Amino acid sequence: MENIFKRLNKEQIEAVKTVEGPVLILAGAGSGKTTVLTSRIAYMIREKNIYPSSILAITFTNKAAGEMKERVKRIIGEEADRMWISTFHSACVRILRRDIDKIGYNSNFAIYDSDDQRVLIRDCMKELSINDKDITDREIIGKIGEAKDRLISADEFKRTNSGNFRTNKIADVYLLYEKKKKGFNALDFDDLIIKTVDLFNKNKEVLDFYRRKFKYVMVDEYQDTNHAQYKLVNLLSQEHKNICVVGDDDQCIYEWRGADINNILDFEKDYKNAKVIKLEENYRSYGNILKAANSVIQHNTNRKGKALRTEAEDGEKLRYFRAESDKDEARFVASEILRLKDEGKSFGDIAVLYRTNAQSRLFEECFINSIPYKLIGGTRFYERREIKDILSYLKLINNPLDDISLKRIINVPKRNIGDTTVQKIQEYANELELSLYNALLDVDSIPGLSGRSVTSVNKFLSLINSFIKIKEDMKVSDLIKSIINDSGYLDCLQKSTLVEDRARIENIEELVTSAVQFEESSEDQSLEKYLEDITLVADVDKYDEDADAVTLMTLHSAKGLEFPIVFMAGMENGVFPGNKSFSMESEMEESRRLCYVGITRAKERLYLTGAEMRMQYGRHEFHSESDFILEIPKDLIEQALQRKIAKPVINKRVTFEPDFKSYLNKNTENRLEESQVKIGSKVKHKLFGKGTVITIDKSTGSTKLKIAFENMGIKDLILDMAPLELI
DNA sequence: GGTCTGCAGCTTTTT
DNA sequence: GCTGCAGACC
Repeated sequence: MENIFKRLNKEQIEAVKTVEGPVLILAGAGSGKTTVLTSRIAYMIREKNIYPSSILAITFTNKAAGEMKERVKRIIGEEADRMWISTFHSACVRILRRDIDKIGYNSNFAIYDSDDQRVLIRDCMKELSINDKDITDREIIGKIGEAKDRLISADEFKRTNSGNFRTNKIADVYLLYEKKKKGFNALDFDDLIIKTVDLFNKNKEVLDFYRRKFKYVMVDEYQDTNHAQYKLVNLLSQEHKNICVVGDDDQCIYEWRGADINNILDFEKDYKNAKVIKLEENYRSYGNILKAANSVIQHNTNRKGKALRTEAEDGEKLRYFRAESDKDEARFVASEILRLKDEGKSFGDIAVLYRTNAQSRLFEECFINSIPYKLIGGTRFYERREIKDILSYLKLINNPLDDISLKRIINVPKRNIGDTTVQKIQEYANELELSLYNALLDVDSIPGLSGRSVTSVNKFLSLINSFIKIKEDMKVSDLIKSIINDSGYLDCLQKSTLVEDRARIENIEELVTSAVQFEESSEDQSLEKYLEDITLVADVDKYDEDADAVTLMTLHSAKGLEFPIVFMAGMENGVFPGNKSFSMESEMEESRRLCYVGITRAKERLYLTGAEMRMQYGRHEFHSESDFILEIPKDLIEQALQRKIAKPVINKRVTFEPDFKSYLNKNTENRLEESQVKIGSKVKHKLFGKGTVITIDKSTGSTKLKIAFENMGIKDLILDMAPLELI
């Protein structure tokens, strides 16, 4: 323990030692926040003899939770397993699985992701005859989500909004949505928090149990909590008041999904005699990077006010490059990365950060043949169609009341149960207030169904029932295998001639692999737990820092991470900050905080790039230089990379090609010969994995291949450039 | 009941 | 420029 204190500064030690009473730790970026938190836990257990099981530590992502657990384990050993270190959502699921029956749900409730939510909302809209053209599902989901973040129930929403035609309609959808969801025994993401608060409010025994259990509560990233989460923490810590929150108001970047910056700004009002500790010493970045971060964030008015300082040297200046076009921007980044690699840096030290996922495409295209990269975000594995299909089978088997999952797969693969049939079953179910599954059991008495439909429905029903029967004594991976075989799903894909269906088969195999991994790593191997795990993981959670590849991700995903070298791309008004920021000051402030988060990710070197012209909506859009660039003092920015140097020939997009070629030439061993490739050849690409050649085009000087990759879709590649091998 | 086609909307950000 | 969806057609 003494060893630990040696490595901490005065404020950090104070934060570690203040165990009793409310504490607010304002931890600037890179101020050793995680070290403080883990040391604090170790101190509580080792020095203060606090039971690990009476500590609840909440983090923002599963990854952060896992990391914290690992670090605590390293200090205090296996005892750490008896603490709860988890995300809000996981902690709530755990509480709800135990006691949700007390508020009228079944403990095997399903968790709906945003996709399921959207489908259900649309169903509700249809039922209420709300035309998509009057109010979009997006708007409704947004408004309902906003209400839920603030713990406003459907009833209350209806009561307070009945005056306005539009919001009244939304209130009706909200009411119906909640009713249906309850009938399906399902909870959406927001419900996980809300129902836990609900349970605590309605059931004193349960609340008391957890109050007594969790004598010490810690919340990381407190600036990103919404009102519901605030309430939850508040309920838990009301009595003992041993609550320690850690956060940085300057890093609040989730206001758009309900994060309430006032939770952190008002902490001292909410908890009398709260101790406030500021950690302002930064151990991550060089001086110039910090100076830039500080000067940007100073333009915000609504903040607690603190300034990061460091004892590190100034380091290099920031490098700014304004490219002619978005493509040139990507080329510049690629050529710089290759240069850095030649200088001895490793790809794993580098991250490219951008505002929107759409921006990743150009970087990917540019990196394809020369730079290994890993992409975080975008369309996620578990959101792919075939994966969602199989998961819907699993969800239905786990919880037959889940109408949304049932509807998704009742005719997938095709089994002659069309929309009309489903419509009739739905009407019957609505009338008798049955779930669809229960309505199917009565299929013989549903009016208006043809004999053929009844036969098909019965066949489907016995298929599902056979799965329900075997689910208890089968491993999840085996259950998945049974589903894809017995349902005919796999057959259907195998018979298909479409290339993308072959990729689908691979993805399903990948799903089986993931289930096996789950079985190997999880203690609780139930289907329920598996479904829970995959619904609650984010992409960042799986991010592997050891791989030698450049990381591509959004600024949001980068929060909590650090890299020796960072590129912030798209530094243009209209992109970052986005157009909306110019009409709303609060948006501008949030963007600025995001910028601050981005800058402070960098340890040694920071590049800022932008483009004059960018393709958006298939149009050429022209953007001015980002206001955030102007907020950084000029003397911190290196001007060596001006356009004059970068752009020798107008309209010739080869500016950075030489660097590229020299790099590629060094890596041309094992290249495929033209004579080796035929249509239908199976090849392996360094990054894209396995694929099949579908066309060969020699009309332009070089040989162009169209290749269907099993997991990456169809790509156009140039034979001489692409790292391909025959398999 | 299944398949094809044209068009609208999309780009914030995610547990 | 791409995707997903509604409506028309088979």
